[in-house]
Amino acid sequence: MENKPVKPPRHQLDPEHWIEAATDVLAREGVAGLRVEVLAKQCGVTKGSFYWHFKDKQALLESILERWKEGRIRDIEKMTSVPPGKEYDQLHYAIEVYGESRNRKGMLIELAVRDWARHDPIAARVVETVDLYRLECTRKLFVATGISNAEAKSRSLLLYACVFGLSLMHYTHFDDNLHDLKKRIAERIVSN
Amino acid sequence: MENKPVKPPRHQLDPEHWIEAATDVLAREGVAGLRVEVLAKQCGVTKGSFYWHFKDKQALLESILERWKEGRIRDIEKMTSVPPGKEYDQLHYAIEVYGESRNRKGMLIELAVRDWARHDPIAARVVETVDLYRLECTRKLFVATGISNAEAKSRSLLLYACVFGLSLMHYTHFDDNLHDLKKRIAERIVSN
DNA sequence: CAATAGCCATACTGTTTAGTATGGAAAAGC
DNA sequence: GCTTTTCCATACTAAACAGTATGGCTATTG
Repeated sequence: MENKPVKPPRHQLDPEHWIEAATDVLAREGVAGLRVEVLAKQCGVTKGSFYWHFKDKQALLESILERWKEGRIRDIEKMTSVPPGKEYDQLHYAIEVYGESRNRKGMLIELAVRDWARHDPIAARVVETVDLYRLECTRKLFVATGISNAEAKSRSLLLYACVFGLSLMHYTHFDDNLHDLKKRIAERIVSN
Repeated sequence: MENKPVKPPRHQLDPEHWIEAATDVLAREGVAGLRVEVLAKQCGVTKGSFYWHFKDKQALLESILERWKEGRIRDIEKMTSVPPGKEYDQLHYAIEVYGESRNRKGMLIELAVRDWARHDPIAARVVETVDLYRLECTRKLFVATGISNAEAKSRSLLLYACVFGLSLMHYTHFDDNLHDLKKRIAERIVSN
């Protein structure tokens, strides 16, 4: 009766596959949603596969962090390497990109990792590395626009604090013209 | 051998007691740390007591949110009711108070609730109520300092976004004079 | 003092989790 | 073709968790 010509496809997974799937779950449910059996089901396998590729759950978690860190550093390097004279525009562009509409998933991962970092020293260490790198790259952009170094540091920190803070808040009903609202904020952060 | 003159103190708990203890755990471990049996142990009782005072875990969670909401609204009312002419100073004071050193626990609860709100519509609703109330109260302060309404809205949102964003970042090694750094940021947010 | 109501402990059930042990299928190497 | 390696499924264990049922202790009320 039952013909099974299409054999239930034997999935071949590598660690990268698991890390990718785990990062998806991290974005949706936070670090608490990272459960081995749930991940396995999402990958279409069982946890027997997981424990072949990873020593334990902790190994996966650390891989996720390492992968995230490298991605963020590559991203900020691309974001802040800009031809002279374009620094001002690039700062505005950076604020816009982080401004959720696009890159929603990236921000959810960002928030999940930062929440994670509040209860895990390894995650905290990764976040600090990424933060310092970003702050430094953006500081240089501000310096290139012609403001003092001390003020550039201040603006760089203000920029990221505002971007992450906005993604934490529920303000969509605070104004009926959110576009102008955000524009004013960006001006305040970037302009002289 | 064993003398027990001090009878193992029979704890008499009311719901407020549970909510208070739960809020402590929320600050330390986030919403994922809120487990009935763990809370009971911390209160020196068993979960038999818990299920006497609360229908289920969800009832406790909602009580925590309600209590937090009311506390935040009372707080912001006190924070923004200020004699005319003192608005500018009060804005600086508000930024300072949120700036962690003191009130560390309050900020941890704030962050835990906002993380909670990302996965729970009830928490999200509470956060939105608190946010809109705060934004509105602070907008009035800015208006009283003599800036336009549109700009006041922008500054109000910038203020809270920055405050929450800073508490999310790891920037203590970005500068050796964090006090001046924060001072510059506060100036940028409040000044004309 | 006896009876009742308020409050909590104990002992369960069922579910979900991390992790292990083992065997089996598929692919690669010889 | 046969063996070995690679990769995954199945079947466990033990612990943590939410929730229920029930009985017992305590303080109050009559």
